[in-house]
Amino acid sequence: MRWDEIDSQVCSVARTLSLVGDRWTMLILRDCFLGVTRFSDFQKSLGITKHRLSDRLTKLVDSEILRKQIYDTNYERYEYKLTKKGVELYPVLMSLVSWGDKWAVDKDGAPLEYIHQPCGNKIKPGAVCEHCDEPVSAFTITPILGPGILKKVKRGEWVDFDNQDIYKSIQ
Amino acid sequence: MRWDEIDSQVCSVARTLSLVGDRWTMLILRDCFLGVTRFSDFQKSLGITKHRLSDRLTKLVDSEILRKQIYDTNYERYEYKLTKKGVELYPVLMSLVSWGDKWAVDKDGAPLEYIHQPCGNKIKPGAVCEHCDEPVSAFTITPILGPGILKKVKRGEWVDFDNQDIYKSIQ
DNA sequence: TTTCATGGTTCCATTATAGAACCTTAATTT
DNA sequence: AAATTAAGGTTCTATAATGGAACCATGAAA
Repeated sequence: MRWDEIDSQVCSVARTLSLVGDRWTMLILRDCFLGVTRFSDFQKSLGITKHRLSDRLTKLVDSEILRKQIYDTNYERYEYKLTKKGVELYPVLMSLVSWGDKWAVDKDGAPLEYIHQPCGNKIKPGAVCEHCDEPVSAFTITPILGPGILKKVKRGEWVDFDNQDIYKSIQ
Repeated sequence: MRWDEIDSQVCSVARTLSLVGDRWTMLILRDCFLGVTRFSDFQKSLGITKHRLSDRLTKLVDSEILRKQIYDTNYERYEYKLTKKGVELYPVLMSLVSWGDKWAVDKDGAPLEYIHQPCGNKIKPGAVCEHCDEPVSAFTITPILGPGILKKVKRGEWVDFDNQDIYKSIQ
């Protein structure tokens, strides 16, 4: 069986992976959840080739996980933004983060930490807030720089975590 | 940047994906959580070529997500079993299932449904049990056949969901 | 007038994958 | 005893995916 036939399996894992399970796609979505919207910013952040990035963004738009929105009518320049379908991939990313924070970190610890806005406490990504027991969602979490990244990069080097507009215009 | 360099990123998503983010690996792990342990059973279930399967299993053993355990000393035949590190990928799979059940099902509905053992109710995968509010884990969930699969295959066709030994010998 | 930034596309070499054939060991069938 | 089968692979080759570099179009800025 070829990879492009796996969505024929009667399995939600297979069907989901047929959309987001190839190389780069989940990393592009990670950037989306951190507020990245523009072609060149994805490229700088990911180190992906332009060709790959163009292909992946087009596929994500085709599968309605992202949508392409013009932001400068003079230039015909586009932003790529999460749809509702895309935003709901947040638990997938958070579960990857959670596992990676435990099993794939170096000695410096987790790169990012996550604040549960309703109660203001750090959470274990992908789980229930340990302080108020509310289930977490993309809308109520703010990522902040953690020890694993603060030892290596300057704050705000490529992403502005104060950006609260990411989820404003979900469609 | 090549794909095999992404684990150099200071990002738990990237580091996790460098281990489980390529084609087939998550589907192999899906089968592990459904009780599959043997080479030929993975192959039948997945439709993957032997070469790929061999390569992926070896990598999963190298990264200590699976371990190889001899089950017949005459033949030198192995079973591949989840380690603790591997079992903890359960939330990743469940979040993929959860998204796929909503956004990538056909008209028949979800292929599998999940029973939260402590309370006996169906759960929304990856979240908190809606009935008793306990967070879910691999150890307390039993998958059962759902409407999306019952219309297409005969019960027990390739996997025996009564198998409760999957997590018995985690190391 | 030339250079720069954005957001790509084209081309080619390298790498990964699919599919088939083959291999090894021991057991089973004829 | 000889041939066949099963498990668990490896080897080979054609095709597909990817990485890296070069190129292109548009409008803005120097």
